[in-house]
Order: sequence, then C-alpha cells, then structure tokens
Amino acid sequence: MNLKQLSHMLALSQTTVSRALNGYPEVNEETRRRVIDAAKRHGYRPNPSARRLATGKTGMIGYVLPTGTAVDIDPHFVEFLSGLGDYARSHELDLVLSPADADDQETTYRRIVANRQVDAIYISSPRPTDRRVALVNTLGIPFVVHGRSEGLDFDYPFTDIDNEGAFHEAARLLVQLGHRRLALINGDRRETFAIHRERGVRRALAASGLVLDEGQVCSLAMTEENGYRAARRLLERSDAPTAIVCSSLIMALGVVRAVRDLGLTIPGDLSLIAHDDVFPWLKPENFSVPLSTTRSSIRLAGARVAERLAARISGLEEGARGEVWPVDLVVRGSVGGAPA
Amino acid sequence: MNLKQLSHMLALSQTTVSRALNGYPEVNEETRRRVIDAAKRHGYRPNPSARRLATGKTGMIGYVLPTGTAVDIDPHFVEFLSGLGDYARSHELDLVLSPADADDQETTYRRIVANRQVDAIYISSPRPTDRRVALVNTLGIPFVVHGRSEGLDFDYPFTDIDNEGAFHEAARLLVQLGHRRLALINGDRRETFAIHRERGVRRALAASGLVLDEGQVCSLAMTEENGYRAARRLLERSDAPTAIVCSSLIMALGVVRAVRDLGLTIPGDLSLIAHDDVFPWLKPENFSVPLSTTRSSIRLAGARVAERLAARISGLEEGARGEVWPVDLVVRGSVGGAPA
DNA sequence: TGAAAGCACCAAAGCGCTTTGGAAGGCTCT
DNA sequence: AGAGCCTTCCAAAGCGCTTTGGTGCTTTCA
Repeated sequence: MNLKQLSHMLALSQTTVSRALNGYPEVNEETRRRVIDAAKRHGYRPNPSARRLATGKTGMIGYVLPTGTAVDIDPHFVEFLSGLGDYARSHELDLVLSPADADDQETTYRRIVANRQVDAIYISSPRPTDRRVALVNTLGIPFVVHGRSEGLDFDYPFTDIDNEGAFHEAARLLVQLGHRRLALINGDRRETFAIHRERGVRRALAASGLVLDEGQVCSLAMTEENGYRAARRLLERSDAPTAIVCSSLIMALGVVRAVRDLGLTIPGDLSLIAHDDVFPWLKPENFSVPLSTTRSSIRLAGARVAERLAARISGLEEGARGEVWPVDLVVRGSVGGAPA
Repeated sequence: MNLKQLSHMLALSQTTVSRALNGYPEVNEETRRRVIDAAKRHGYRPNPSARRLATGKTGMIGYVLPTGTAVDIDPHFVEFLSGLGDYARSHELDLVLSPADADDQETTYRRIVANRQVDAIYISSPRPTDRRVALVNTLGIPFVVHGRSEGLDFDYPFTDIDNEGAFHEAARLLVQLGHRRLALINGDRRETFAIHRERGVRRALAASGLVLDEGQVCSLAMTEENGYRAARRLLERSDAPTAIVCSSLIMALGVVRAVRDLGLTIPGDLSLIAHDDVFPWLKPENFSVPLSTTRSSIRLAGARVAERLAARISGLEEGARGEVWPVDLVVRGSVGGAPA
C-alpha cells in the first residue's frame, strides 16, 4: 500500500493525502479525517526510503564506533545506550552505529554526513581539542557531545558531569579526615574527564597546601587488572598513600584486591572513593567494605543526550549550550580518618 | 556530484556510468576505466538514499534493542558489538539499533522489515520457542541467531557455543575431584543458554549417579549482587555444596565475596568454576584465587555473526545451518579436591 | 460590484539512483 | 550480400515520497 494507491482509493491527489498525513494546514479538516482514517484502516506507512530521498530526513541518529582488534568498547557504553535507546524509542528514532577504524574515524564521519545517513550525531569520550568535535562542527550536522572537549576555538553543545567538582569534593573530604598523602587512579589521561578529575583532586589538595606529585597519579585504561597494578605500585612505596580516589568501580575492584593481597584493610590503612556510573550489575554498596562513591547515572546522561539530539533535529534546540550536571558524593564505609 | 553530473562530464549516459561503476559486464573495459577514474577524481559517491529507494538494499544490519527503565542491557553486548563492528567495518556495513519496548518487540521487527530498513537482522539471547525467531523467519528477511532457541518447528541459522558441553565438562571435572554436592548459579532460566548449562551439569552428575536437586540451582539475572545472594543461600545450608559452577564472571565476583564473608576459602572449602565470555576489563586469572573457567570469546562470536549476515545478504550463504562452537575448560587455582 | 484574498485541492517536477527495453554499429557465417 | 549475432551504449521508466506552482471556487471588503 503506497501513497499512489491510497490517494487513488480516496479519489484525492497524492499531494493532498501527503499533506493531510503530515499535518499541513491547507487541507480541509473533514478531508484530513477521512485520509487519516483510511490510512489507518489500510495500514499505510510511508516508505522511509522514499521519504528520505525526498526530504533528506532519516529518523536516525548516528554514532561512530571505533573498532579494531586492539580496541575495546567501554563497558559504560551499554548503560549509556540503555538511556539513549529508552528515549529514542519514544520518539521513533533509530540509532545507527557506524564502525570505523579507531585510527581513522574522520573518513567515517565524512561519509555519514555526506551521505545524509543520519539526522544528528553524538560523540562520546572527547579529548582536549578533539578532532571529531571540530570536524563535525564544520560539517554542519546537528550533534551533541557527551562529555567535554577543551581548547577548541568555538562553542558546541555538550552534556557532561562535573568531574572536577566531584573529585574535588571527594579529595576535600579525605583531606578533612586528616589524609595528607592522596593518590589518584585515573582513566586515560588523554580524555577530558580524566584531566578534569585530576584537576579536582589537585585543587582540593592545594587548598590545604598539599600537592599531588606525579608518582601518585596513575592513568590507565579502566580495567580491574590496571586498578590492581596501580594500587600495588602505590601501596608498596615507602610514602604510600593513605587514601585513593579512583575513576571507576571496575578499577576499584582491583584496588580492593591489591589491598587485601598486601594484608591491609579498608578503611583502616586506606580510604577509598571511586566514581560510580551506576551499573545494574556492580554496586558500590556491595563491595566487601561498602564503597564511597561519586555517583552519576550514565544512563540518565544517555537519555538526556537523546533528548537533546531529538530537540536539535526538530529545531527546538539551537546554539551551543553546554550543560554540566552535579555529581553526588555518597559516603559509605570505605572512608575513615587517616591512620596515625 | 551526482550521477547525472558525472555522466554528463564523461559524455556518457547515466546507465553506462552506473553499470561501469557497479561492475556490469556490458560495458567496455576501456570505458569502465575512464568512468572509475573520473568517479575517483571527483570523489563521486552514489547517494545511498537514492540507491536504496531503487534497489531496496540498505547496507545495514539490524538489531532490535529491548529497552525500558526496568530493562538492563547485558554488559556482554558491548563485547559482542566489538566483534560485530570490527567485521562490519571491513565490509562497509552499518548497524542499526532499533529500540523497542521490551514487552512488544514484534511491532518493531515488523516495522523494520516492512520498511526495508535493513538487509539482515540478528537476534540474541533467544529463549525456547522464541517468538522473535519465529516471527523473523516468517517475515522472510535474512537473519542469524546468536545462541539457540528450542522447540521451533523449523530450522534456522544460528551461531552458538556448546553451553551444555562446557558445563558438562566443568561438572565432570568437579565430580572426578570427589565433589558430590554441586550447585549451579545460573542466568535467567528462561534463556536457552541457561537451560543448556543446567542440562550439562545434570548430565555430568547423572553419569555418577548424582542428582542436582532444585534447591541447588539458582537462576537469576547475572549481577554481582545476585551471585553473592545465591552463594550465601547455598553455602549457609546444612548440605552446602562443595563446588559451584557459575554462569558468569560477574556473578563469580559475588560468589567470591560471599565465600570470604562466610570465612570460607577457595578451593579449600569450595571449588568454583565460572563461564568467561572474555572481557578485557575483568579477567579470571586475576581473581584473588585464579578462577577456573569455561571460556569462549563472545567477541569472536560477534565477528562470526557479522560474517554470516554479510554472506547471507550477498547470497553466499543459504539454508538453515546452525553452528556450535566448542568451549575451552581452563583450569586454574579455584578448583581442588572435595574437602574431607 | 469588481478586486483582492482565502480556501481546498491538483498536476507535475523533483530527489538520485537502477533497470528495462531498445538501437546502432561492427562482425561472422552461409 | 543478407541474415543473424555480439558488443556497447542510451533514453526513459520506474522506486514512493515531498514540494512547487498553480487553478477554480467562494468569501470579504471597499
């Protein structure tokens, strides 16, 4: 059942039927009702391929997925996707993942824009002066960044959490509890969120005349194993930290294992605070010692990004507004006063 | 730059240019070279929207993503996606995720097929007599199932691992080591893989005249917390198991925590074997006691599913061939003889 | 009462590709 | 030399929608 057939059986032109269905004003309300009714009865659904050829609109949002045998997709991605999908569903949007060589994503961005394959794009895990953000900005397709870049000479729309504030609060609490030697187990330093978190910790320490020296910062891919290694390295030093702030729950698993291996205890020998993106399958309150966290649901962020993308597609949102969400500091058993 | 312009500057018809580019035989090789050369020089890329309107081919594979605030996407998904994406990239395929109400996926399947939104579909986490598999089969779009259904009255193409065999081997090893009271901490019993795993364990026990009674089986969503709860419940019974087989690494984390909380040890008091889908961020060899596993890379499965989808789209693969991959049993420190 | 404005509709021209149904020209073969 | 057959190319008809640029009729207003 296509438009031609439908309009024929209604004894109307395709124009009128199309307009009636798409809510254009220049059609009699009585006629519109007839059309809509007939369309429903015959299960008419406009062919999206035809529509997109005619209009250029696809009803899809795009994401360039870096791939490669040595490339791991962030496990957070799936949670973000949950939120994004949940919102997208309610707005009849599909998501297209375009796999790209991790070392050459530009080609893929250009392709999906040139081919008009999607109406909008989102970008995640941006880095300072992120080339993808710059590229997409010049390509002129609606987009939203999840996270932030830095040092770009233009503004752009983003949704981020207050990583610096969160880690500032976490470190400040630890300092207030008497800790003087803090360490940071962070994610990849090339990513903005990691830079912001480090900045937050440094600022908190500086406020008390303390510094975070280079040896007390580990920036690594966020795996359990790296968390373990980093913690071992830190805790085996003579000037071992009495408190660690950690960028991920998964790394925190490794930290806890290292602490146990070394015969230390939490929070007796070490206080620990980690960032929690809120996974359904791993909860900080269920750590052997309930873990204090800076908490922010990445799923909500996904839903928000989808919402903004939808708004930008329909022209409801414009301009380069960035938004930064506050982060909760949730104190649980893993923090305590500094050991004597 | 579109076909019209390109053919104009070559003083050829659109027909010929189109054919030259798409490798049809009825065009002079010399002409073809000229065309291809000009296309490359001018960066001509056929408009996919137009092409798909004309041919119906989209160059995309589809996946219906169940969503909802109470629905969690399996963290394995991201690894599967890694493999799928890696293969898809090399074949210029994109993946479209169509979010659907978890309770009504049928509408979405019908839509993406009726609208010809994708060339092929894959289905994951099938259940016995899975309605999606039956539906997609009747809709007549190429598809591959990751995992298996059961009890359907038709054959279909799938790629699965030998879950039953894997858990059979695991349980058999434990029995050989003298264990008589085994327990199974499994995933959702409604899913085929969980059924197969349970079957494998039962079969191994039966071979030695043992049975797995209902109280020794826990079937739950695969979270750390559920692993913990299940293990507590099992281990606090008077007839506590001396060995546990567990369906996921994440649950195994919870099991290990429970064991520790109860003041027990692995493998002294309890032997543990878990299934490992091979995450980059959580490795069984890094558990406090290195974990024995049944191992099968879900990423490879993703790549294989993509490969088969591509083959089916291009007509290279037909029929309902199902394939079952063997699973490695990797023995590490977490298994030992049954306690006296 | 004539002109302007508004209403409700339509025919046809795209969007950019693929594919059908030739057709021109050169060749082979009897 | 004429019939028949390749080879190589083309004009035009889709694919199914949206949008442009009207048209004919009724209403409004000076």
